[in-house]
Amino acid sequence: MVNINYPENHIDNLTETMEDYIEAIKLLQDEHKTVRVKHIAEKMNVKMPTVSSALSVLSRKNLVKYEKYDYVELTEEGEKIALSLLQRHKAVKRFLIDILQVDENIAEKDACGMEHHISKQTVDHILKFLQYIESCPRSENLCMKNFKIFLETGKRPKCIDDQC
Amino acid sequence: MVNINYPENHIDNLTETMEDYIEAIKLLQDEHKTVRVKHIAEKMNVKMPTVSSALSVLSRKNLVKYEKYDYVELTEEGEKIALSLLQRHKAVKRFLIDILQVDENIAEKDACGMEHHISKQTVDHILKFLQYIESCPRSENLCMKNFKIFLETGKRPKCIDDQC
DNA sequence: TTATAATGTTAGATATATCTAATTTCATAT
DNA sequence: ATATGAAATTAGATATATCTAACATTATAA
Repeated sequence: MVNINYPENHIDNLTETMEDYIEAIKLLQDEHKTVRVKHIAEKMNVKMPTVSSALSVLSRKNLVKYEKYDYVELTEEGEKIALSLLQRHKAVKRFLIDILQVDENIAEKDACGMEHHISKQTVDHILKFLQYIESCPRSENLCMKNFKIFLETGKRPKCIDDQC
Repeated sequence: MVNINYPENHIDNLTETMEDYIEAIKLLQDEHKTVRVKHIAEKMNVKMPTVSSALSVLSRKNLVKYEKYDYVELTEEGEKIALSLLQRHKAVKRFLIDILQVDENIAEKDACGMEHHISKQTVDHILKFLQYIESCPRSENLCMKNFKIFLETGKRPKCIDDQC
């Protein structure tokens, strides 16, 4: 379906690709402290020259701090974007796994794509939904338990004590 | 997050853009019977030459039947893809609105982006979840009702009769 | 401390998706 | 039946994202 209005997360005129680079840099940074072109290339599954050119774009946009041949770092602004993307990613993935009972590897793949296309409101509601379900005072949330059964058997468990 | 494995719906090596054209053609077809380059251009918010070149790609892939200056039609294969995309779109949108309580216009926008990145399993589980919630034998689903309250007030309604 | 290996950049090619300007084809109205 | 305007195509430009090959820099190890 055609989307004329860019989603909020594209407000910086960042392409999905550039968002992915930022995210990759953030993950590598957390993992190794120092980040090199080569590492980004490996994580992104592209060749080094591709990373070079991505970095020059991100530098121009002040999202990474990068001097030729040196380490790569996110700027504060880049960091903010990375965190937002990672939050989206994690929220979606957890939702897919915990609520929709999607297989982990599929959830991971879907989250990768979806994280670029999710509004603040949707992320917010996803997080609230998770919170809502998780804070269920019953030992195990009946609603979810019954949904699992419904998924597996195609049948809605009988209402017992009106707790369906 | 970087996604090395293409999602299933990209199995045909179709870009998101091309998927959007197929979807647009399908919608126009349902609306007007005959579909012209101009209509597609309007719906996609691009100029006619862009549509021309998209059509030549889709023609090569046997997803549209198109002779210069004539009407545009989807092939059976193109139709299948369109239906799958529309199904994803509708499922996601309905889920966002009915379950996550996202505003309709935001839901529409998010669905536009997400529809290209959702696995079969996720769509399937979304549909099942909707079905599960909608087939709730209680007059109005308590779980959802309470989630709405939780969203609005930040507070989980008290458990009454163990029906939280 | 210099030769070699590893890392990184530059140059230039390819593919997609878009545009504008120019041209062509089609439809229609007098 | 043809002139005119609308619709579509072609040509060619631009931007992004990628690649390979060639060159440059840095690190390391003998």
